[in-house]
Amino acid sequence: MTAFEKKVYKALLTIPLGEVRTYKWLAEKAGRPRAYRAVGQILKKNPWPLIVPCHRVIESSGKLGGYAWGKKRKEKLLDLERQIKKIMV
DNA sequence: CAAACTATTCAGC
DNA sequence: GCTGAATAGTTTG
Repeated sequence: MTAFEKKVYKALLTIPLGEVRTYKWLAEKAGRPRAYRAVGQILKKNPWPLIVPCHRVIESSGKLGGYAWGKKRKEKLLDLERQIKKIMV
């Protein structure tokens, strides 16, 4: 577990429910604005696939990006969170 | 320690 | 919109 990882996970956990952030955003929060790729790799190898909302991270282009379990799962999770948010309101 | 890998991003056309 | 190049950290040998 490296400091960068910690920062990335923390930043990830700060993302509001039903919201999505870009890899660059995470990299910036992690203190390495140009390490967006490293962030993605960490998320891929992250020890907690579900504990950390790694599915809330997308590309800066607005695309889903990638997901260790498959982009489909990611889409579903995001939609699910959207519904949860609705219920919360 | 060095090389390879990567769920990306930016600039140019 | 797509292609090519660049970046930065983790992981593996």
